[in-house]
Amino acid sequence: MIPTKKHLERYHNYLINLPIFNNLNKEDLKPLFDTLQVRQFHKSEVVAFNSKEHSNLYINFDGLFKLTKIDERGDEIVLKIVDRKGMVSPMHFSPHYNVAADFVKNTTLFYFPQEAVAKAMALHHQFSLNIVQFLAESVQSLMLSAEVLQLKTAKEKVGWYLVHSKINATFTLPYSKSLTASYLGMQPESFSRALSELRKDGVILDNKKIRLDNGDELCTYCDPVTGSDCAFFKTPDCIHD
Amino acid sequence: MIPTKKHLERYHNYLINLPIFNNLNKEDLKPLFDTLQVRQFHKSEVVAFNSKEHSNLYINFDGLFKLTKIDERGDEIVLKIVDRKGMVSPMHFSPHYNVAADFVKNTTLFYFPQEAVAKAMALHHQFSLNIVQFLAESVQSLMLSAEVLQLKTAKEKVGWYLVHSKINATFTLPYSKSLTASYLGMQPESFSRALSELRKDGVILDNKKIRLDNGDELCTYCDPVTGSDCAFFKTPDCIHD
DNA sequence: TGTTTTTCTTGATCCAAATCAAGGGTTTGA
DNA sequence: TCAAACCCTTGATTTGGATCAAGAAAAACA
Repeated sequence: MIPTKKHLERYHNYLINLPIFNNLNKEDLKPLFDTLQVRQFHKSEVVAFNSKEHSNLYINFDGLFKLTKIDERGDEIVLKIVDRKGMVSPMHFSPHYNVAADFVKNTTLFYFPQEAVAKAMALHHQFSLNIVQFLAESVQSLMLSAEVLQLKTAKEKVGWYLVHSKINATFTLPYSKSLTASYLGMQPESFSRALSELRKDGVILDNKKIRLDNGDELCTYCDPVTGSDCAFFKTPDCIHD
Repeated sequence: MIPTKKHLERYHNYLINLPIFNNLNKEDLKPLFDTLQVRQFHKSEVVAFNSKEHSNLYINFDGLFKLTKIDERGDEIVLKIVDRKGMVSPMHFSPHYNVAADFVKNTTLFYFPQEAVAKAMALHHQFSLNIVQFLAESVQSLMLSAEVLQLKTAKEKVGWYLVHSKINATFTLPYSKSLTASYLGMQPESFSRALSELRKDGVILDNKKIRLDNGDELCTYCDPVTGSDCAFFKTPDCIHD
């Protein structure tokens, strides 16, 4: 899809505000933005997202997809859920690593080819720093998931996910229950059972809205990285001191 | 510990050959190398490796340690095993993320403070690229572990780990069985039972040396990223086409 | 060299979550 | 507006790996 001039102007204004372009201005980014590509994917579409054919930097403009890996048996793990403004960079993957992008909704992706990204990095040190920042956050969040997936029980996983949503997204479960379950490496049945355990403790999920009897029921499930975005972080009410 | 001049010369020659300093020369790196610090840790020592007190870039000169996360119950996950020439960069962690370095052997670490690394990145684009490369590989390897840990059975995990060792390290299990087990997110007992299953299939582990009846017994457990370093990769004998 | 300490193996038992199964809700779209 | 498709819940059953326990083997050490 070739974007029209009018669209382009709008897209550039949108892009400039993304964290990956922090502390860079429009003039600096002009050459990079000129290489912008747009592509649409539709719901339930599954695309191999390897670095061979997709050595790009993708930005989710609109829609929702998950980055997954499926094994011979058909079991899948969700490596990342990519929401609006989310990024994926197959350009940084090994040429032999095969992941799939599994589109949950109709989705519009922006992308820049690897060479254009490399050129922008060479010209603007700040952009290199932003890329480093992006990768460091990816490492961090993969380490955090490893921890959650391996050490926590079903109930703790769901509790942890809800604190996440409580703090970041105004008390709403952002995705469907089964998508969330698969992100947490569990079956929808187990997710459902964990929720009904939490319900006994005063955590009610009412049509994706989280409702709490007292307000602190989820604090037990919080971790310090997530917690640092919480209004009560390091106050006497918070478990993290 | 303050390194002597004679040592320094030797250390610099050692450092220059590490992947993180690829395509950089001694003159370029002089200012960074001048900030080199050395620190010794002894066996069984456990040190918090957060970005608050350890906002550095560490290089394992000699010894062995694991980067772990321990929860309230005392259960631990191994995020990374850091062997000689291995690197860890708490400078890239969130200030609220707490991991521990758990020293398996007496270990000597080199490190550079964050500011010195930042300065070197600003001065030498190639060094920024190397840091990006390092982080990209960390992301990749965390994604691969997530896959292995979540999707594979105990037997498959051990099989996978042995292929790894077969291909990279001349048919030897590099670490003790229990360290390997914890890296694979399983108990030593399960590791042992998985090994005896594999033994039935012709995979014998004789004093950490891997011996195979036919030679291809482990190919079932191989993945394409690991496989790309195998001599038989993409030949008719290889399962990856 | 023999003794102590640590690591590894094997067996018995247990448990959390997966799987299987079926009914109830909710969304989609003809 | 109603049926089909999909998602969610609840119950019964299974199961892979954890845990507990105790002995065997190997490594460390004096």
